[in-house]
Amino acid sequence: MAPRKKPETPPAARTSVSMADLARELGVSMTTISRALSDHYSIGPEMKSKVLKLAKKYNYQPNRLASALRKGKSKLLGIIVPYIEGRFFPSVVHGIETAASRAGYNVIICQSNEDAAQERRNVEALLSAQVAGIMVSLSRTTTSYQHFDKVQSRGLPLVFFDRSVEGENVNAVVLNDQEGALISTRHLLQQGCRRIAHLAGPQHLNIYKNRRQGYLDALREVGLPVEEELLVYTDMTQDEGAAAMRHWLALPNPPDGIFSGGDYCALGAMQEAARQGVRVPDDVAITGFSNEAFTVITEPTITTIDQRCEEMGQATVRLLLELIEASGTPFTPRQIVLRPELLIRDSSLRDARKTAGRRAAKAATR
Amino acid sequence: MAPRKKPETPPAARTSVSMADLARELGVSMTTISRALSDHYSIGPEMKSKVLKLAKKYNYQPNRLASALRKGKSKLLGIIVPYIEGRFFPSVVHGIETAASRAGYNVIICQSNEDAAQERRNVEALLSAQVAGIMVSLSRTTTSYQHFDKVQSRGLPLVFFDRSVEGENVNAVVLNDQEGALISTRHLLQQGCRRIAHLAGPQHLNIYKNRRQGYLDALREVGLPVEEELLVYTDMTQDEGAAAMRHWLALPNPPDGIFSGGDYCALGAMQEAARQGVRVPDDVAITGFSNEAFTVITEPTITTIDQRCEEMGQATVRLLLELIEASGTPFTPRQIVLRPELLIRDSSLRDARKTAGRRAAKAATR
DNA sequence: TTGTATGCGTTATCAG
DNA sequence: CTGATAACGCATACAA
Repeated sequence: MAPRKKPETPPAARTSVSMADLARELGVSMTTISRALSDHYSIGPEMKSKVLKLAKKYNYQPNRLASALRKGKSKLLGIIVPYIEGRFFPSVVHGIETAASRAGYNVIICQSNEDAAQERRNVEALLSAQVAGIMVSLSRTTTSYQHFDKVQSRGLPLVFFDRSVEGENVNAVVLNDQEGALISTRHLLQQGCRRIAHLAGPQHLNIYKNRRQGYLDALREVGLPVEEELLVYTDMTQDEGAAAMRHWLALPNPPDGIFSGGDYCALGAMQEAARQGVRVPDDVAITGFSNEAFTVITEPTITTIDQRCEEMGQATVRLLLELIEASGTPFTPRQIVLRPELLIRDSSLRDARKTAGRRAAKAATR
Repeated sequence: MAPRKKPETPPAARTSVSMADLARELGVSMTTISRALSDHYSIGPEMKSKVLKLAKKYNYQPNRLASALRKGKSKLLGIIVPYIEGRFFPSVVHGIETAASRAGYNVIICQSNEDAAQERRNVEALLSAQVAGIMVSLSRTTTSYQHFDKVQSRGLPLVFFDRSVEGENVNAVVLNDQEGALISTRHLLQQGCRRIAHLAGPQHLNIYKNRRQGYLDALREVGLPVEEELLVYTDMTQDEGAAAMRHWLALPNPPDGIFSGGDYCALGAMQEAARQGVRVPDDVAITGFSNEAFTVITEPTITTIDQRCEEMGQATVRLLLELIEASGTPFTPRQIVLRPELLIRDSSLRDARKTAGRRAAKAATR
């Protein structure tokens, strides 16, 4: 194209205002504008205020694309989760977005749908979008990690949360499931339970394996034997919880406490107990895991383990930002392990006084 | 700076590979590379495959920032929601992300925290990020809409979902709350209820106003009178539902059906009925609104209205993409009204046969 | 069919 | 304290 004069469109007609427009208007150079807007020390106060006023007048919005392109650093973070549904992931994403936004970053969110191939595409999309860092909770079907090596080799900060790859070589934020199971089972022991059953989940998933281990640890601590008939393996559904309860209640010596690896399963057990006229917590105390929303609306309310979703999100962002700032300098990977919180409610509390007043459920908002 | 030769860093050491690198390697121009990668017709097949192979070898990822800057059109969409929690918004966001990703877009998600000022900042951040379009569900505290005018005047496509500004002048996707209330109340009538009460929500919120109106419509249809004692105004909490139920059960002539504007409130009423030995649905049938997750795990399960969260997300993206493609050409704003779905469950079904087999609750996944 | 040159909006470098 | 200018990586109008 033959070099012609700039189009000279008047600002009013343009869709957006650039620094060049402001510079022309004020009769100064773009450099001055750029510096004034980023509060550079070399610009005089009166010039600064003039520029700022004009920027406001014309409703100037910096083009972060251009800035990022020039600086090689964007203000975007990427998140990859299996899906945005249920209680857990939305809460973590909530925590992430809140923390990121406070630090001046925006987040791009991707779903892998538990599909490794999709996850790989997500990574490429985020690389393409030139994000400053990536946070991932692995898909269930991910077995190869080359797409993440690619991220690392580009020097892009990467933090796993909740579902992480094993090992000391990655940055990760996870919950201590084993400890959660431990304190939950300890609590049952403290309530006087001596025959404690466990609703276990699929043992090929780490979270359920660890929860079972915590349960075993607690029994060992007080020298109680592990009775096979008190250990039932399920897929953590409500129905399987009920079925397990039927099995246990038919035993000559039924359990007086149940630690479930999940809330839905605990609920099923509790409902079955009610159907059979078995009192909870007096005849059998029950605890769940995950702090699902429904655990506060059942009668009795269900004792459970909170997974610190929001803290997980915050910690993930904090770690990622640290990596971004330390960019270039060597950084030994870090794993942050969050401590689960036992929420004691009525389903396990044999004390005379129950938890003080049922918490008013939030209004159904939308 | 005196114009010097390019640094000539070998590709291997660079953090990312650019078209220029590929061009140098193949001894062709960037134009050729660019065209080959975007499958331009003017490039020969053998050249194309050569370029593609090299791109794969060097793991070339296009820089979408640069592309967007050049073309003035990014592949990013912005979402603004009050928060990412509960059932509704995560589900809609899920639908949005899925549809957007299918169309080759990524989404940036922002939370307003029900704060108008924050919402305004969200808009500016998205403008700055040069998104191709914006989807918004309004914050509760938003009363001025200038920040959205700004979006429109920039020619940026804008679609509201669920919580929209009134009027024919905006693009919006909403649920027909009034119809939902109507079919729910009709269903109660069909079950033989003749004294139907309503748990109403705050009437300054459109959704609750419309639900109340649908309830009134249904009564009018069959010539039933509106009895003031059967209309209770609440904030839609569980406790208020229980309180209302106490009030109604103390009446000389209690209602035989209840349409609640929200699931939590319906739950409270149902639990109070159980405490007082009143049978649901036989003595009093109950329906809720929103299809909260817990409505399938209570006993009895709760009849409710599904808000089509995912469809709402999909429809929102479809409309937005239409606007983006029609960019420039005049486009008369459109409002899409989704039809709510009545989910008939045990709390309202007086038929001999109940809903076939309780649906197995999903495992607590994370 | 391929190459050359230019600009998108911003910032960094250098020179005043 | 301020200005001129060259990039960042890509896409296109135009020339060949």
